[in-house]
Amino acid sequence: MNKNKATIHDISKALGIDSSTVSRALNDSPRVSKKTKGKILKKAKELGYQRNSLASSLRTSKTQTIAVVLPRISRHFFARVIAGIEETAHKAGYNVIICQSLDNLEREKKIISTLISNRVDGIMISISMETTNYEHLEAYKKLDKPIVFFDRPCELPNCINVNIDNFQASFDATQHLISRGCKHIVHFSGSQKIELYRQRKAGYIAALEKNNIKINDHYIFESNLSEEDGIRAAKKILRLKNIDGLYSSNDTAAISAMKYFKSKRVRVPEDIAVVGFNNDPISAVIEPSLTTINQPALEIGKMASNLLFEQINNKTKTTKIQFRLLNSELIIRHSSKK
Amino acid sequence: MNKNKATIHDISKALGIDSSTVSRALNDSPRVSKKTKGKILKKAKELGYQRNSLASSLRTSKTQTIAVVLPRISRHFFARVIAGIEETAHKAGYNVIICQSLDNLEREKKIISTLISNRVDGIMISISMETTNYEHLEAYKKLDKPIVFFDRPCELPNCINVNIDNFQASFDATQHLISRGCKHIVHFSGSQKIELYRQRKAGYIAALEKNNIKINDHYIFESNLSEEDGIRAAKKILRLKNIDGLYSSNDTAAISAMKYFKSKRVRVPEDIAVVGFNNDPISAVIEPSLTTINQPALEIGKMASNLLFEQINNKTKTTKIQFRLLNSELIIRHSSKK
DNA sequence: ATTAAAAATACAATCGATTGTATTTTTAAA
DNA sequence: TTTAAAAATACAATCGATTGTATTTTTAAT
Repeated sequence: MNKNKATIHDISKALGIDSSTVSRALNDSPRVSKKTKGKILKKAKELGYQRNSLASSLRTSKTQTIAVVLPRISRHFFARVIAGIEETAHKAGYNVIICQSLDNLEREKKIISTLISNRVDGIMISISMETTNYEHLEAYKKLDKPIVFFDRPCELPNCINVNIDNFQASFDATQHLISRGCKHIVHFSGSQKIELYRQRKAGYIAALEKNNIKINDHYIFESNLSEEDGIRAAKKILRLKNIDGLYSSNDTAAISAMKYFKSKRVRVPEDIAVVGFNNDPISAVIEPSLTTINQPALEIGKMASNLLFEQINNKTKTTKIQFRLLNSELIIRHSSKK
Repeated sequence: MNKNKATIHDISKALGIDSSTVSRALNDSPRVSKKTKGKILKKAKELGYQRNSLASSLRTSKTQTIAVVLPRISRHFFARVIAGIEETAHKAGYNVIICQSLDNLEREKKIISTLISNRVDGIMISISMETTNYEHLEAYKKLDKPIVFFDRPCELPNCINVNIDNFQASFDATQHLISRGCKHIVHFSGSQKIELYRQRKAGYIAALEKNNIKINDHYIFESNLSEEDGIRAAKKILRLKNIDGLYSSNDTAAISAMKYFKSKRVRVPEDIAVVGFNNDPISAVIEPSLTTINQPALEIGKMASNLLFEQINNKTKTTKIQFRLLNSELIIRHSSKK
């Protein structure tokens, strides 16, 4: 039982051929004759040889590995983005490392530091809720390696962002509620430190303004959009008495609020119409089913990774911030059918 | 802008101290004086030094990295297992690589091959549906590195398995339906090539036998337990006319069947009581809510990774197959309340 | 058969960190 | 002050693969 992996030197010795030739043969270099290649490949298979990527990467300073960093993999949207990334990465011969920040800045920093140590060729990231400064990302950028942001926009210079048009999606969602006759619409928003939630809030406000509805600051709830936040906000809504519409920046909080309404015999959509964001699987199953915004997660993953590969290979250096916007879609279900 | 990362040699040159001393200082070796350590650490920070793990791992043949290989990260159960793994790994100073086989053997083989190339220190795997031979895993074992199986049992020699007692869980689920008065219980099973589904089927059969209920082969449906399979099976059930209970090896198929029943005005649980497996988030939201088996996913992840670390470090070699069984729990909801 | 060009292969340095051994410096006991 | 022991540091090989350069072998034209 050969406890230690075979190396090119083992092949080299076994055949009396220099290791440089072995290396070239294994990489199918034209500098090695067909006959020799045949011998080497045969012996390699015989010894169960498998390239040591550590050595190879150390020498070439290419790891053929990219990383995705995101809050949590269990969210449907992110799982789909990963699926898209893995699809293109697989075709391009890249390995993908998946990392969860759990929306915690310290963890995100630690992750980036590890990725630097491991010299990954590129990073795609949806930044954590707590990320407001970008030093850790700049450290990676300094190595002249590309970062692509997705989902949550980030204004780091010379980087590409792949997102949906959050302003427009929010505008459409709000307009939809207004069209259904809602006059007093609450908005569940996330932290205003985060560009994403600023954009969504702006879309909500713009739609109200367009329809000459007065903006009421008390109708805008800022939170982490967790289940608990949803319940807390739902209570406040009922206290306000006159609310007839709710547009939430995610499905989690929307659904949690809907459950609370149900428990208090407040009818959705008759009393309060609800629109969420993300199209989580649960949104189609809950009763009434939830009207929500679907993001083309698979496409986002594919586009983000393709843009990353372009930068890694062609050295298409971006000299300014780029925003690539993909179309989202309002999925109208029962929660907003007045 | 220093495009290239600083190395220990840069620090060495800058201070006129040998690189071996620099290396030892950075690893806090007692062989370096405090004074020198101070100088080196200061300069390291100044130059933005970060260890090149590739070089380090190549030399030490330890990557401080473990891998989890599983069908898909988007499944709630697996996402929780990963959370458990990451928690212990983080504490132990290990990095975690997450890989999806998508229940495809070819992908799984490719993944293992990549993990061998990348010399990860250990692997935890829930094998794909298609995995019936283990050559690819044996190749990894030959390197004298540990594998821990979780979720889906696997009888590779000298490996540890971390699972729930699938036989018992199935027995309990079936017994529960029988106690509620069900006489004609259908079982949705997965491929019988897979030990996991054999065990679950055995538990179902044992419960029937215990209650002197005749086993009817027509009541056992083998499939991939997808949504489509659920609908297909639900149609067959209605054709059988007399079915009053359904025990499914996963929630996906159970829920899909329930939806079909609903569309045909067959009542759950009054006409047919349903029990699923996995406690997917949707199972709590669907109406009626689904009785199902909850696995301690977080615990499974923690235990599996801890056992892996033990083997990596203490060299606790297992000389036979070990099975660690954790307790699962039947969560009784409305779908089985007759 | 001679020879220049082309093809195939060998030599040797390198990537960055680690580590056993050797050497120098410091400490402290005689 | 000498000297042995201990502490600190330097030297040099190594992990496995890659790659520019040098050398040898083959091919083909004269």
